[in-house]
Amino acid sequence: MKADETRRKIVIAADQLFYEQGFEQASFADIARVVEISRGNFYYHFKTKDAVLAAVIEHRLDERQAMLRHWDQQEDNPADRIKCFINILIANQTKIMAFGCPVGTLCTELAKLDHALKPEAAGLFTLFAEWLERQFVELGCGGQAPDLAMHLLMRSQGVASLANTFQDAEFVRREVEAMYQWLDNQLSPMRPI
Amino acid sequence: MKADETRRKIVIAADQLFYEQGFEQASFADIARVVEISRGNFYYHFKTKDAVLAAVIEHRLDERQAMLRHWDQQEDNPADRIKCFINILIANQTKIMAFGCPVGTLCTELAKLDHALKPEAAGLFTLFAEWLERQFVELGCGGQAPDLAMHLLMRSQGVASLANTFQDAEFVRREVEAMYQWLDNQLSPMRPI
DNA sequence: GACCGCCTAGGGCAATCGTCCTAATAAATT
DNA sequence: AATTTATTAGGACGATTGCCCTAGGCGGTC
Repeated sequence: MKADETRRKIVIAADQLFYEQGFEQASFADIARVVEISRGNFYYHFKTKDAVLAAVIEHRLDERQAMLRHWDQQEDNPADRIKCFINILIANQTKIMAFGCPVGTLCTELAKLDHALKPEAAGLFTLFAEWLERQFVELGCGGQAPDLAMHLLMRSQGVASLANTFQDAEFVRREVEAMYQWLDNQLSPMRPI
Repeated sequence: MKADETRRKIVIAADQLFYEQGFEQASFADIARVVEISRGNFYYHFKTKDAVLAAVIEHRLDERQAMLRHWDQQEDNPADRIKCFINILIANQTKIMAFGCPVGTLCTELAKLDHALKPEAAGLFTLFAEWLERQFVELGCGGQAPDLAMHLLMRSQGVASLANTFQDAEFVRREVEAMYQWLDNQLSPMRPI
């Protein structure tokens, strides 16, 4: 099947363009140009732009799921796995400073568009939240695990947002360090009264 | 001058529409419809859409500056002033859950558009960052003040982003509480070793 | 070699975008 | 009352948008 291959190329190109330009800003013509197919051919593979978005979200879900599975296998300590998550901010620093967090910016845009696929995009966050929650449970944080997971997600979002605005690599480094510190504090809970 | 009044109405309408729909998504026609003027008349007041954006950013700067001055007068304790800032998340909760942070979402969008006015929009953040820094200096945090200011800004951005995605009021309440706690810890620095 | 079905190209649709122009009206000045 | 200036309305521009249609090429199977 040649169609599968072309479809895959479209999804990958759309994924990148949606990230770099935003969903609304990236046009059929843009994607078709990158994939080097005609706009007419495009319609054969995807009836509507929303269908492309749905495929992109699904593709992102697959990618993230694979990444989390990889971390699960590679690191046998839940704290180290959480550090993998925090380290995304360093690993993807360049892209984040240029375009923000792929998940956060998409959710924000879809919220403003009042788009039907906003819940699907939010599922990307849920994926991370639930995975983080599992790690905190394994760490013995029990009932606090969901809150801790959301807190960490929140911090990564905040750092990505300001990194994008100010292009300040030193700020990112500092906040990542603070997140490691915070994680250690959760691990051995001798907190200030 | 009637023109000033019309211009003001345009800026206010554009401010709201840029916030709720995004800059690119909100069109001249949308704004003109809200203000109840013709598109032709619109052009008399603003030559380009970028000129409208510049005026909106300036208007937002004025508003925020007035708000900060008000806090400076009303609260004589820098810690209480910082709490005013944190409390924005509660005061504007409904709008934030619907459309995100007005400043953060604008900066994110302009970054993706590679827009010439991105630095001006970032100035809105800088305004808050420098004001927060001054408060932390007054609190006696000295050289740490800039980092603490950015940290707080980062957290408010993260909370706004996730609040917008998940519409979870309880999460917002919890994180605001955690920010108050964090502020107290900075005040009396008996931190865990 | 004729056939059939998957895939592609290219043009055209109506709608909307930001922008621009001109003519008419309202306001101000003389 | 006459003239100038400030403000408005409305139409038209070229470009671009997502979407749709049709004709043709390419791959296999009888």
